[in-house]
Amino acid sequence: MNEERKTPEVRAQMTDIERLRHSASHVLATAILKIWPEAQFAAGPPVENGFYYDVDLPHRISPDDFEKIEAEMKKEIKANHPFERMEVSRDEALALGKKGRLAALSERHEPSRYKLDIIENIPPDEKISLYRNGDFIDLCAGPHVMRTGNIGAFKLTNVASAYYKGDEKNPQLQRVYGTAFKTKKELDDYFAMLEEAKKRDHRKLGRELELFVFDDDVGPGLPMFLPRGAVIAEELEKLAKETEFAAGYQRVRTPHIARDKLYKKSGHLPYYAGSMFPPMILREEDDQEVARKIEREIAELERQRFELELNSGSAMFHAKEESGEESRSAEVQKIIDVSKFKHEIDAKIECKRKQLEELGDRYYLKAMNCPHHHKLFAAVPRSYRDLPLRLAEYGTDYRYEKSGELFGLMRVRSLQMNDAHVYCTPEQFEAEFNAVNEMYLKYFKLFGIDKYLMRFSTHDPSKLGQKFVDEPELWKQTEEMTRRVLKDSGIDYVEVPNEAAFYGPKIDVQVWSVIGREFSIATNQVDFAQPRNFDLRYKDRDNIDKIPICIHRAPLGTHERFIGFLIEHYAGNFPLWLSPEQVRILTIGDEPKLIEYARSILSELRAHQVRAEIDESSDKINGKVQRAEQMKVHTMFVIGKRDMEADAVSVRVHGKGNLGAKPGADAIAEILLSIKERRP
RNA sequence: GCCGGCAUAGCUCAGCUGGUAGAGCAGCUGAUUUGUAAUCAGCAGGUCGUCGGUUCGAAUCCGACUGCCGGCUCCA
Repeated sequence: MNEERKTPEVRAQMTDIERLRHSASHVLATAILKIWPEAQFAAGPPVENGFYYDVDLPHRISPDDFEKIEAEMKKEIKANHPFERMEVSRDEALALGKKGRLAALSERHEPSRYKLDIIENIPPDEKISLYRNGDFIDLCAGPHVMRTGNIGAFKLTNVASAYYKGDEKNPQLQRVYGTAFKTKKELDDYFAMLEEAKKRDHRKLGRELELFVFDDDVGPGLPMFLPRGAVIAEELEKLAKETEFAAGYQRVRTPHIARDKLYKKSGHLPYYAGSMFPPMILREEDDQEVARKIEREIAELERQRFELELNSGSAMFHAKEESGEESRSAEVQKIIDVSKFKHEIDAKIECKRKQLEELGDRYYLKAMNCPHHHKLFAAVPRSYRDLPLRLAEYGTDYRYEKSGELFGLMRVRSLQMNDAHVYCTPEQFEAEFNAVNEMYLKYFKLFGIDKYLMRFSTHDPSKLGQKFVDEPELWKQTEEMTRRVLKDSGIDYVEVPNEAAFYGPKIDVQVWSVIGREFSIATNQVDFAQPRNFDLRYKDRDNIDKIPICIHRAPLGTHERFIGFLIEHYAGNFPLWLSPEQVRILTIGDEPKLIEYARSILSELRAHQVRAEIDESSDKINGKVQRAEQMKVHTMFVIGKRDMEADAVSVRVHGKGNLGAKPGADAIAEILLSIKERRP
C-alpha cells in the first residue's frame, strides 16, 4: 500500500493492539538480525490482523525458519527490554543510517539503505525519532508498548514478497507476517476463527456444493457454473430485472465482441488496452494475399538486416586489428554507415508491420458494455423528453487480468455484470445518482450486508493522458458535482485519489471476503468523456443539441464476484429463495404407495417452480438426512407412512433441525410465500 | 506480470532416505425397508499435472512448462 505518509498525530492514535503488534514487528526484526545480521529492513507496521516487517535478505526465509525466528523473538520478549524513544536530528539519523546502525543490532559495513531512503522522505519539519529495544535500534515514529515483555502471545504466519513502497519498479522484499495478542487465549481464538473462515471460503464451498468449476482446458479465470450455481445467478438476474423495471430501466442486449473502431472511440484502446484480450484479426481473401506479400517483404528486409549485422561485426573486428590511422578511420566510417542502414531497415520493417496490422478487421472481446450501450443511445434520435434513459443488460465481459490476480470467483477473466447506463441531463444528475445509491442500499438490506465501505475514487492530475482522459476541466467539474451530491445525500464515504475509471470518477462499494481480501462489489461511475467521444446528443427544450451525462452503475457488481461474496456471506446456507435446492423430499422406505405420495408432493412443488428433488434411495433416513444437510439443502420434507396417512409432511430445515409434521398444503404454501418475499 | 510454496482416484489425504501406487468418502451392483447428521457387502476407479533429464530403475532427485495457493501490483 503506497498511501501518503501518516502524520505523527495519526500514528499517535494507534490502538493498544496495534501498538502491541507494531512492537512485535520490532521484535521480529531483532530476531531476524540475531540470525542474519546483514538483513536490511524497510517497513514494519501493524496491519488488520497482525503485523509484518519487510526485509531484504539473500537467504530466502521460509516457514521452516519460523521456529528458529520465533525462538529468538521469545528470548527478546523474555529479556523484557524497555522500548526507549530517542529524538535525533536529521544529520544524526543519516549518520547512523550510513553506518548501518538503523534497524540493526550494531554498526555494519553496509548502510541501512531503506531506512536512509525513508529519512529522505520525512518532511523537514517533522521530528525524527528512533526506538531501541536491547541492542536493536530502529528508525521509527512509534508508538510502542512499554517493554518487549508486554507482547503477550505471537506467532509468525507466512512470508510473501512485496515491492518496496508497493512499486513494481522497486526491488522485491520478503514480507514476514505474524500476529500478536495480549493473551494466549486471544491468539488461539484468532486461529480458531481463521479455521472457521476457511470453511466459508467460496472456492471450497463452491466445489463442495457443486456451484461452479474451473477447468484447465477452458482456461484460468474462466469459471463455469454448474446447475446449482447457475440457479443463483438466475435468481439474482430475476431480482435485478424486477428492481430495474420498477425503477424505469429498459433492457437491451448486445454482442460480446466489437471492432477496434468502437474501442478507439470509447477510449478503451489507449486507456484500457492492458486489461483487454488481444484482438481477433479477420482477413478476407484479398487481404490474405496482400498480407502474404508484406510478410515476404518483411522476411527479405530481415535477411538484409542480418547480413548487415554480419558485416558490421567483421568491420568492428578490422577496426581493432588495423593499426594504420587512415584505414582505421575508414573502418569507423563504415561502422557508422552500417548502423545508419540498419536504422533505415528497421524503420521499413516497422512500417510494413504496421501495414500488416491494419489489414482486415480487428475484433475485440468487450471488456465493458458501455460502448455498445452508447451506440444504442445514438441509434435513435433523442429528445430531452427521452431522458433519463436507462439501458440495462446483464452483459458478459472479458478482461485479461494478470495471472497472479485471479482469485476464485472474485477475480476472473469472464464476468457478467449487472450493468446499466443512465443517460441524463445535468439537472437530472442528482436525482438519478441518488436513486442508484438507494438501489444499492435496498439490495444490501435484502442480503443483510452491513459491513461495507463507500469509496469515492477521483483522478490524479499527474496521470492525465496516461491513466485518465486528458480533460482537466471536466474532471474537476464532474468530481465536484459528484462530491456535492454525495455529501448532500448524507452517505458515509471515503475519498481515494488516483483510483477513478479512465472516463470519470466512481463510487465503489467495498466489502471483505472471508479471507480478509477487499473487493469492490458494486460500482457507480460518472462518465463525461465517452458521451463526447461518441458524439451522443439529445435535443433540448431550446432546440439545441446537448451532450448527456452518463452514469455507469452495477449495484450487484458481477455474478462472479457477487456470488462468490454471497457464498461466504451465507457460508453456503442460502436463504430459501436463493437456495440451489430448495426442497428435498426424503422418503422413509420405498413402498410403492409411499413413493407415489412423495412424488405427488414433488410435482406440486415443481408445478409452482420450486426447485425440489426427491431422494428415493435405499439409504436409511439418517443417511438421507445427512446427505441433504451436507449439501445444505434448505428444506427437507421427510415423508414416512405416518405422514402419508395424515396427508402431511415432516419439515426439517437446514441448520434448524426437525420442525415436526404439518399438512402438506400448509408446508407448500409457506415455502411459496418465503420464496416470493425473498425472506432472509 | 513479479517473489515464494504446492500438484497422487471425482473429493480429503497416506505413500520414510529412488525398487514401478493405498485409505476413507463419493460412484456402480446387490442385499437391507428404515422416523430426522453415515445399513451392510462386493465391484470399479490413477499414463502420480505435462514434457525433458539423471539412474539398471523415478510418484520420489534435477530442469522447463502449465495450473493452483500465499502475498505484491492491479481491479467488478
